[in-house]
Amino acid sequence: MEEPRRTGPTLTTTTYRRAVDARSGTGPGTPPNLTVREELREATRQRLLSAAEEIFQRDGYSGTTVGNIAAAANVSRAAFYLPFTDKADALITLMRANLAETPEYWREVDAALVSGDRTALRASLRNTLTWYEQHAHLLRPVREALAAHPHLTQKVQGNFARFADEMAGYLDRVPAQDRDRARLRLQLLIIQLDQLAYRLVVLGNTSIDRDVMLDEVTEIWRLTLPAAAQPG
Amino acid sequence: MEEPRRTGPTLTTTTYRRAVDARSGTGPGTPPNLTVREELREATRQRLLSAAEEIFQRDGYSGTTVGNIAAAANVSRAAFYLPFTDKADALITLMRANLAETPEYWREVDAALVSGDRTALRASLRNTLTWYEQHAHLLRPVREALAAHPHLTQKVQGNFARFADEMAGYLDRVPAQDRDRARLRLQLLIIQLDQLAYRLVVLGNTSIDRDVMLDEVTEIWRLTLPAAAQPG
Amino acid sequence: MEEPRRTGPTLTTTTYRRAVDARSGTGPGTPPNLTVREELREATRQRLLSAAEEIFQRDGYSGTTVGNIAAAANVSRAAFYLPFTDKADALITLMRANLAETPEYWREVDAALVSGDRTALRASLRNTLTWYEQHAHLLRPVREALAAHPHLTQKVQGNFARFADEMAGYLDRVPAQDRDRARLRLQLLIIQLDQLAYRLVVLGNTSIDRDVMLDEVTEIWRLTLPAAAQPG
Amino acid sequence: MEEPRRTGPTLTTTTYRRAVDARSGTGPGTPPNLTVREELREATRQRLLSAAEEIFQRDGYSGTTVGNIAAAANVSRAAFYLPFTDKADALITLMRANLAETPEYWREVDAALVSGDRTALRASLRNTLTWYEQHAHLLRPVREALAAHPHLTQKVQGNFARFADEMAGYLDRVPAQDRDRARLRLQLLIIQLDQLAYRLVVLGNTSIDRDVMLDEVTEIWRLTLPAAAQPG
DNA sequence: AATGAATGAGACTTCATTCAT
DNA sequence: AATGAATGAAGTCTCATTCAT
Repeated sequence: MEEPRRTGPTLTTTTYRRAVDARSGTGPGTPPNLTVREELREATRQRLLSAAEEIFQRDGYSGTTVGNIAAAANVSRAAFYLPFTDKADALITLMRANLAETPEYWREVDAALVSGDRTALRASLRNTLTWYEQHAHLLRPVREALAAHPHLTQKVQGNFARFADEMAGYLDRVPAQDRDRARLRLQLLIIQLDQLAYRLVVLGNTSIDRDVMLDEVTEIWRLTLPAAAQPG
Repeated sequence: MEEPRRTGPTLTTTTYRRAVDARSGTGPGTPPNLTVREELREATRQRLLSAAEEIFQRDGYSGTTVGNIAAAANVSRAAFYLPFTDKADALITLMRANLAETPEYWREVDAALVSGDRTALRASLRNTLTWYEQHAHLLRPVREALAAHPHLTQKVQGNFARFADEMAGYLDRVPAQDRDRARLRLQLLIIQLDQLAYRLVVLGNTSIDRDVMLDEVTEIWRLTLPAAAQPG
Repeated sequence: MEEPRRTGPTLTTTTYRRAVDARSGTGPGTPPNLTVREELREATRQRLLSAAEEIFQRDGYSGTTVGNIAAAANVSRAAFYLPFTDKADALITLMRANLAETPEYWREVDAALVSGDRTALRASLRNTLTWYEQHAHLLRPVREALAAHPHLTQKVQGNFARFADEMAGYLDRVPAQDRDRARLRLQLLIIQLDQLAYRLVVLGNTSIDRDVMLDEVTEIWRLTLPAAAQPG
Repeated sequence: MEEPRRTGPTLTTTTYRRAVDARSGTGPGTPPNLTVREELREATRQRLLSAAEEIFQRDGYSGTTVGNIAAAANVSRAAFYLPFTDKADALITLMRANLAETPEYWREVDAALVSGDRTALRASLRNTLTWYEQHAHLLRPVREALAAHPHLTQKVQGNFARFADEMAGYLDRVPAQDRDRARLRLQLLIIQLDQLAYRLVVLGNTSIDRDVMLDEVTEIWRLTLPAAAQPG
């Protein structure tokens, strides 16, 4: 049961924030040795997360073993279980740090929908692909983990359908009687975009011409979404 | 994940039974003990497949163990390895037997696109959901397995994007200059429909009203697909 | 757990006699189909024995599987269990057919001891090595089987110590008061010869010069065995 | 039969304990928890070795299963594979710890050959039997393992033929022109003695009177070995 | 007589996880 | 905080052996 070894793209070297920082900031009276311990613990946690990111990317979710992560982090297998409850916990932590926040480009999409500018819409939809490219290394194991453990879906805000609600600028400008329909269609279009991007970028489907496909996607958005009321 | 090494082709139940029945019906010269043997083996294989289907559904792909399948089939674990090479082989066999053939409803979709009848289109799209409902129990473990082992994708014909090519009736009637675009949009719509159905049916998302969503999907198809040339 | 593959020496093609021959000779009234069955059974038995001899020789006792024997004999694994109870039974049968009878050369040794002729003694002892060479392919698996299942020793007459008693010609001519001692020493010398031959021939120890060693063995026999009374 | 892949050398108990004791005694700077860990691991290893010794003795080599050893040692089967790579590794470890060193009595035999004292020779040869008695429980499975896997012979120094070279005291005193012959005869006599002892002690052949046999063996040694030059 | 199917046991391996230190 | 030892469960594979046909 081998996992295809992917050629390693650039690793994000994000530092995953923790409550620890807040705690160590409680005041100058904090015994320094405690802080040393905490820093040590945090450093280990960081090494484990970096290692996990690398191994998840390389071997996929089911192909990754706690032992591999620990080895890559140069700590014992048991040490893995101090900051994390299990393999899924580590991945969720990575997801939250990297995928949870609403990507910036949705605001651009929203703005483009408001303006009704076809070129702007296409450009902002194209940014979607860029975002997927940047996060492709995590998206694959994440999808795998979610397929294996559907209940994890709740723990990740990466529910793309929800992004429809973030198109507040556009939705507000849609006539009230069309608003529900607009929201539903947005959801459907986002689902579609997500799948397209996943297949194009993460699965690396090279048989599809991105630009052509992007044209069609843009056109579908324009043809199906109610127009926003223009000021004025 | 090894390629199954057995020489014997892994026949789907239906095909297999048919072959056996045909042979035993050729005449009195057929050695009956051969058929008895085959029936015995086939019965065990079927018990294993049924058990696998049940356990895969209940525990997911990674949560299923060969031991569990064998126990549910009331055979020894070693017996599992007679007709199947491993867990994945059993799932693939189930997939092929249940998911491989192009579902009937695509032809209805094609016909509805040809006729341009909105009601017929909606009805045929609704059948999609019915098909997902019937196969929901397999779709979840299959998706999990495919997420974990992408190379298995080649072994299953369930590449939904390919269904676009089966809409020959509709595509033939689209004006030549629109045909490529029509095919691309069909692919995108099918991806969308697949995802919607998966979330609605397999993941059991109850927060979405199916009928409303179906209306929107139908409308999106109508708004984005070029009209077929009507005869006469 | 690999077994070194020996380069195959010439296989004996002995036909292993059975009571079957006697039975089929009971008279002309014997229904011929019974005899056909018996001949069939016997033929299978022979094929199994030949195959067993080959596989035992090639793979050693523990390295041999019933499946390998059956495959080499072109019969099913189950068919092996018709004429034999298990792997050891097949080997014992081979042993009895090949190793059980007192080898001819012991009589020569006896005669040489009687005559007191050093050259004859050396020549007859050398024949020992020849005998080992001829049976080397069976001796190795047999020793292995005996090491693993000491109780099998009783089933094989190949108890070399017993050969001392076959030196009746010599022992009869030893003065009565020396006879017990002579028998003991013969046993010890035969044990020694057996081990030497096994190491030289079966294990293929090439670091020992056979002729030199044979000289020493001969000398030890002469130095330690009481002289036989020469006929006046 | 794989070569053990562990990096750590497989120390015999005695050696190992000694190393640990020495290290823990080097001073107060030694981290004590290391020793505790090592003792824990070593204790388990010892329990496994003891259990293996018992089971090997009781069931023979091929009759012994790793599961049986682990059960007798009250550890999990997986724990067996921490200090040992497989069944053979455990047996080899036992062999090395118990059978590898040249037994003390060979020096006595050497001395007796030098002195030419018949009583001393007999006594030292008798010690051979004592040594076999002490190690009989291991010798049987060891011989079985060696019979099945001849290549293991290299891993054990128990090549009895080599003992001839350890009779340096005697061989040095043999006239130069007789020395090669003396060495060859020693080899033959040792082979003989080994087989005798094995049959008497390990196989428990009770039909032979040990004292009488010992007399004959002693006599054979005296009759066939060239005398050592006596000083002065 | 001969067979294919099935069994059960064991080997060896890998893993996630726990626990005493 | 960190670790090594140990566990138990499962996986895959290979055998000897039995049994219904």
